Amino acid sequence: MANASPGVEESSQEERFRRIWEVVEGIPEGCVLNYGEVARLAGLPGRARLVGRALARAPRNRPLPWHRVVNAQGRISFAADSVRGQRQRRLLEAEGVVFRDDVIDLERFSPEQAIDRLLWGP
DNA sequence: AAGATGACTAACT
DNA sequence: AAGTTAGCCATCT
Repeated sequence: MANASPGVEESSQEERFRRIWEVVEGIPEGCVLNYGEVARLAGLPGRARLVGRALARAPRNRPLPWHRVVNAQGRISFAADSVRGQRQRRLLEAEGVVFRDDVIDLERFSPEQAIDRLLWGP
């Protein structure tokens, strides 16, 4: 058969992108995740850059909450004065995400915390 | 075709 | 606190 390395499941790039998109789709409204975390949840630890790439290449017809992905410092990875940066911030603030000096409290706005709120109340 | 680039990050100065 | 380095690796020049 064609597989040169039996037993080793080598995921295609399309597969990796698809897994990344699925994770991003699962980020609840009002929450954020950083690139590295999305990568880990997609089974791709250490490949944060791939997440940015996957988002940039997401199909037009697949609406993704791309704005809910920020960097590990809790900052938007676009320049604050750029069109994209401002759009991302506006989208996040519209769902209740709070910035303090351009920084989001990743702990506070994590999906994990959202679950806790559902279980235990605010 | 080799080198630069980047929606990244953790670990170092 | 802020800048550098090494790892990441598909894409773009």
